[in-house]
Order: sequence, then structure tokens, then C-alpha cells
Amino acid sequence: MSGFQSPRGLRDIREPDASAFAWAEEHAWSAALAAGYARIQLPVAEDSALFERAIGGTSDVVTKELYRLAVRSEESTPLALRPEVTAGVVRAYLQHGMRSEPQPVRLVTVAELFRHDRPQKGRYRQFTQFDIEAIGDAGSGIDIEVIELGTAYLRSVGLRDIEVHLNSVGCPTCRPGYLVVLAKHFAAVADRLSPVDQARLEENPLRLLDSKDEVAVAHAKGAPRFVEHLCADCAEHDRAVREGLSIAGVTVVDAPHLVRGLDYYTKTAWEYLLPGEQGQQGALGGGGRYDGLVELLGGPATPGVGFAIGIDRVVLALQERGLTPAPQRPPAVVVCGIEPGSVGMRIAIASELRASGVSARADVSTRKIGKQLESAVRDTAIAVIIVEPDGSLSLRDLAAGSQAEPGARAMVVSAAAQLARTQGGQ
RNA sequence: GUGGCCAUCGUUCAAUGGUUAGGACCGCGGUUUGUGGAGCCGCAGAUGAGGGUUCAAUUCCCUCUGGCCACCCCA
Repeated sequence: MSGFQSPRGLRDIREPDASAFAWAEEHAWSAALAAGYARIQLPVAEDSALFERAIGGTSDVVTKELYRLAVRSEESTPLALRPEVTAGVVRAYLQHGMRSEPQPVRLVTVAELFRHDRPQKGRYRQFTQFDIEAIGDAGSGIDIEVIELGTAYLRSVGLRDIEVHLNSVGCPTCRPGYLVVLAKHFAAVADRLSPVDQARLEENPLRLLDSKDEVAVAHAKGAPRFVEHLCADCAEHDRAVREGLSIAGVTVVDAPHLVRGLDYYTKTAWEYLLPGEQGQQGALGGGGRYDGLVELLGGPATPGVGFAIGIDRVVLALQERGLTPAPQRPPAVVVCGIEPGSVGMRIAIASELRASGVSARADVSTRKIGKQLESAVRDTAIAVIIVEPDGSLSLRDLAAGSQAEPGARAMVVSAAAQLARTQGGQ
């Protein structure tokens, strides 16, 4: 052991997990690209102030989970590793004048994010999100499009039983009024609330709906529902989203207690959940509308919606259900030989096979042929080419156990490729 | 960030306040010398780190590191 370990919450992803990750990410890209979303790659770090402004300076994500980079000189701007992607996307939208493109601007990315949280299963300090953003359209239609896209993605990877929990968190017009009503409701039991919940009653009553504490949970059941205190505009938006989703075939679970952690959400808010799962692993992702964010970041008033789905959690869910895709299979053809001088030729032949679309590798050792065959067999290779001392090649069919007489290179290579193609498909 | 449980070869298990910490799987090699996943034989490989108690610590205590669970929060 070297004495070094990966830092807390940061991990190595190896096979077979690595294949499952790649597979989940590929599905994410293609689901969004097929729907007309444009790829965008963003930097992993941004001006710290961008996150502070977007997410809210008092939020947990900013106050305790943000990785702030050491400042290297007086004039450099303080940077932070991204804890989420929406802020960066909005920054890019403004920086590149995307408001002069057809609206809404639809963007996708798969991003590594960093949050200094206490790690647990399904919760890491570096994690990957599939993120979709549609900026510049205030209509309910785009909400429906985005929500449906997320469900379609999750279903496409095999998570057919996911639930969409939906709520509306209002807007600056109606939220203050609702908070008052809500606070009044909980004030009745204020003295029985846990200390944490009492603080929430003061600072962010919405969070009380989300509490795990017995008293709060019990009292939350009879709490006034936000959907009944929405302003006319928000109420109509909510109605249209629900109706549209139903017609689009997305079944929705009404979730009056759903509140999202980031301050910038308005109106539509939702989460993708796995029924039966408790706690952390249950929430695969979530999203919402953020009509005030662009303006908050210094742009013109511009609406937006988006979601983020945790790839790490998708992979975990896949594994728990045995839906993990088959890992990459080893090369179909192995090129063996024992003379040290034939190594170059073995590599050239393997390369030639690959160029013709057949996976192949050379055995670059000088071990006995028996050992080389054994390792090829264990790797589930289909065929072996043996470079004979005189430079001629023998082709051995591992399934059949037969070996042809040594022949000329071109012939043997094409026969091997042929064999790999016909048997590889089975 | 708070509280709790945990930590032995790459993996999975075992053992002990006292000689060389044991097995299985995996890997590598041998099986009479260039042809197959078996069998047999062999090799390599661990007490996470640092302190303390003790004649003696992998074992008991402390700190750190890392994992897991709950909370917090979120993906």
C-alpha cells in the first residue's frame, strides 16, 4: 500500500461500474440531443460570487459545501468548484449573447460537480449530473417538455417505475403571502418543535414541510397547500403543466410538501424519485423553473427551466435492480507468439485487425504458448493468431478447438476477422 | 457540519496481548521443455496512519484518515 488514499468523498470508478457510468451518460446525451438540445461544456470552476448570487449566500451549498480555490494573487478573482450547473449555464447564456438566438435556448451537459458534504452511499463530494436547461420561454409548454424528457431518459435506461413528484413554489408575488400563512400554521406548535425546526420557522418556513421531525411531520399533514395560495398567473401555469403532462403520458404525484434546496426556483418544481427507496438514493434528480435567475445574475428578465439528474444515483439504482449493462468485452482476437523478435509483428497484426473493425490485442510476452492460449481463453477471445518462428501465421478457432495449417499473413488475418465477425455477434 | 457503527493480502473470510497473521478466490510460475478455463505443486500479496498502555499490540486506549448509517442537505 502506497500510503495514499483517494480523498474523502472522491472515488475511483472501475469496471464494471465504469461501463455502467459511460452507458448512463451516453443515454443522457443522446436523449437530449435527439430532442434538439445543444451540447455545452462548461468550466469546472467559476467566480465564487456567481454561485453565491445564484444559489443564495445563506444556503448550505454556499456556506458549507462550496470548494473555494486558493487565490493565487491580489488581482485574481476568487474561484470555486461548481456545486451545480445552472448558474454556469446562465452565465454562459449572458456572456455569449444567446438571447439573440431563437428562444428558448435549449442546452444539455453532463458535468462533474463538487460539494463538500459528508459522504454517504449515493452522495459523494464529486458527482456527475445530467443537466438540461431551456432558457427564454415563460410558457408552461416548455416545463412539460423538460419534465417529460427527464422521465423518458430514466425509462430509457430501465428505470420504468420512477415517479415524478410535482409542486409549485410560486413566485415573488404569491410566495410571501403563503409563507405568512404557513408560519402561522406552525406557530401554533412552535414550542413543541425541535430546535432545528424552530429556526426554520423563523428563517425558511417552507423547509418545515420537509422536516423529518415527528412534530413537524404530523403538523405538516394539515398544513395549508401552496397550490391553494398561488397567484392567478402561477395557478394557471401549474394547471396547464399538470394537464399537459397528463396528456403527454407522464403520471405525476402531487407533492405539496416538495420544496427544493436552491433559492432560485419559481413556479414548477419537481423531483424524480424511486418508490420504495428511502432517503438519499431515492431522489434521482430534480428540477424547476427559475424565472428570476437570469436577471439576478445581471441579465435582462428572462425565464428558464431545467433539471439535473444524478448519474451516480442512476447507476446505483441500476445496480440494485440488476439492470447494469454488460461491461466492455475483451478483444475478440489475440495475436500470440514466443520469439521476442516477433512482438512487433504481433502488434502490427493486431492493429491491422482493429483498423478493419475487429477488436484485437497482441500478447506481448514471451511466455509459453500454452500460457498465452490460457489467458486468451479466459478473456473469452474468439480466435488466436500464432506467429510461427518462420513468420507464417496459424489461425486457431477457440470455440471449435481447431487450428488451420500456417498460411500467409493477408489470408490468415482476413480469416480471423471473418471468424470474429460471425461469432462475435452471437 | 452533528451523532453512531466499522477498518486484516487486489477480493472474501479466519486468528491471536507472546515464535514465520491462516484459508479461499484472483494473479504469476511449474507440471519434463510451442497449444486451452480442470487437477496437482509452488511464488507473490494484508493488520489504513501516528501516538499511548504493556516486558510484549494486529488485538486495549487516543488522534487522524477512509467507508457506512441517521440527521443536516441534496443529486
